[in-house]
Amino acid sequence: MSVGIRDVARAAGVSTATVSRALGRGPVSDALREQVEAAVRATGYRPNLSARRLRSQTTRTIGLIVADIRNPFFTAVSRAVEDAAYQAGLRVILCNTDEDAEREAMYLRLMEEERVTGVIFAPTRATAQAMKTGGDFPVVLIDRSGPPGAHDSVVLDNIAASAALVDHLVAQGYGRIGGLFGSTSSTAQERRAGYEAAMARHGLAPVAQACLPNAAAAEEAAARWLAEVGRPEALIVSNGLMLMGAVRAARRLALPIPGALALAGFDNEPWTELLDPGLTVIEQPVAEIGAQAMSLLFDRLKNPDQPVRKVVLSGRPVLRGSTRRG
Amino acid sequence: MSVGIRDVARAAGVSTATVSRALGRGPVSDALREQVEAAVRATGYRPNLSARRLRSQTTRTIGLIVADIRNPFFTAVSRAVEDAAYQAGLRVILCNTDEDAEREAMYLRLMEEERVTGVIFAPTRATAQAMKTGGDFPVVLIDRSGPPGAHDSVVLDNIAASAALVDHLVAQGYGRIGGLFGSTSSTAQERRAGYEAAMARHGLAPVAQACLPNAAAAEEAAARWLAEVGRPEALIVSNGLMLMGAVRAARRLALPIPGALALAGFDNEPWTELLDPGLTVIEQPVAEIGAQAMSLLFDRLKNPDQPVRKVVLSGRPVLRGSTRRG
DNA sequence: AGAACCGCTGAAAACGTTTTCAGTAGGCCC
DNA sequence: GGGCCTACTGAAAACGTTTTCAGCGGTTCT
Repeated sequence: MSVGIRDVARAAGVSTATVSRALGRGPVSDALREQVEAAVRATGYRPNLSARRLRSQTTRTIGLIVADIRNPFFTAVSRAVEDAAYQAGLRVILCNTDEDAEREAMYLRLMEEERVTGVIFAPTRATAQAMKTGGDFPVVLIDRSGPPGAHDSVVLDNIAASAALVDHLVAQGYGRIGGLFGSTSSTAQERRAGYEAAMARHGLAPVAQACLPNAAAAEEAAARWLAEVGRPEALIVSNGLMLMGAVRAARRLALPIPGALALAGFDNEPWTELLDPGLTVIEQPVAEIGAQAMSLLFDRLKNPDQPVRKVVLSGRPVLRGSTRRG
Repeated sequence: MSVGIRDVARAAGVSTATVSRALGRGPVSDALREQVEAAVRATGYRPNLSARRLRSQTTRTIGLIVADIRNPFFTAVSRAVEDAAYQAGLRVILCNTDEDAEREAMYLRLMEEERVTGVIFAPTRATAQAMKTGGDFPVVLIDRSGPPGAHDSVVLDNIAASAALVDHLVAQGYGRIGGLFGSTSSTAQERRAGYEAAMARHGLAPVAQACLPNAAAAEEAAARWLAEVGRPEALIVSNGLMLMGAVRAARRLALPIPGALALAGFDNEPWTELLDPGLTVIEQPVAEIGAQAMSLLFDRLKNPDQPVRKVVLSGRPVLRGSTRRG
């Protein structure tokens, strides 16, 4: 059998309480502490975290629930969250929902059963609206937000970001600017709203479409759209995966960028720079988003009753060749 | 306080043992099972997984330790592992080592403390060699392997894959073919060995360099190399991140691909197709790698004493413009 | 009819820690 | 010298489950 704290105690000639204190931060004389440490080394003792968590009623674990870790945006945010968490001595349970409300519910239930300290969550629109604040743990929303005042959140200033893209395209002389947005997140909706508002401000008619926020769906949608007669001369796309889909569609239809189609989107992924011409995008502060989320979570844990906070970060427009006047 | 199994038992008018059995797979009469289920719904009971794990001495949790989740190869493999794991009712703890032996050791210790059921691990060369088979859980190595017979593993046929790239380049008429490989993994080493063997077979002189397996390091190394007078006319690069670094370096030095430099690498990431010309790569069966790793782990758990297995998967050469005769 | 068994149930004993509670020993103050 | 701290220690309780063990009523076998 595995070696337990009793074995260490016996080996060190002390009680289990003393071993526990020596390993934790209890008051123990230096002499005994050293004996215990020696006994730990000798026995190869590893504390049982399940037992520890059960007794101490604190799991030091957070849940991180995102749509799909294969989306580089979430990957980058996750990495930032994990680094901050592990640095603070917290474990992370990572879950992929695939934008599916049922899986979201399942994972939220799992988080309750794990008695997690807190959860960082990028919910679909449906779940963000419906999520009861009931759980025993605080929830911080990332990338997407729900009804005002319900949960702490850290999001991009999507309205402004979309507007910046529209403004840029208009400045480059484009008029028939289309928008292709995701259908599942509040973020996509905000980006669409920002696009529509900016278009209206310029006296232009917005033409928006929505599809599932992945490359394949976006490619299909864009290909269909770009084959129409009154097709847009510029396209704004609401995330990195969809942007890739749009590029593929343009290739498929042999539409040179920006010659026949100007293209702009979100997420400054490395490949967007490597393409010729480079893709104009809004860069999201991914590391900052993750770090801020952890920070909000810590604050909430420290002070459960403080007012709900919403951190809004600005995207950075990265202007490249794909939006030059063709 | 939180509602426990005793509360459910009281609400249902049964003992805690019966509740436990009703929720698990014990023998319980239909009538009582329904009473219990009603009580669970009424009380909003959520079993405490820490307590359950402590008592049942089975965590239903696996560890997944990779170098960096931001590497799309690991992202894809992780996703496959997680899907298989969650489908089997197992949780996954994900850890990033950044190719650092110290963090590897730390996470392995963590896995012991979590009493995980098993671990899937992509170790650095140093750790793969030194890892004692001591842990109480089986370990399956992915992408990288250690000393023969020590651990189950699933890897690519790196020798053959590298050889395929060399053969292709030679067939295209290239002779001065350089190789840029990662410095930390057995995989990079194998790819280098395959490259050198194939070069020798063709009567060509291999010229290999090594650097940290990330984009920035590869860009620096490639840029320095490609600025030399006797620079290679073709380059084989050992993973997707480094391939991106190489592309950047070529751009920086204004070396057209494949005009002044042919380029081939590993990992068929979406962007490698989007570049003009597309990049020739070896596609790795990422989903299969993850699924096979879980499968090996399950088999090992079911039958701890079976002989060590090594699953070797073949890469698929994807020939694109970057290796056309310039 | 009694024995043996089956299907179900509850009381109580684990699981491996941390934490409470009650000491003990020594030092300090009066 | 007694009282009262301070600093440390051990016995035992607690955490919330699952699992063992024994018991029960009823059925089937001999």
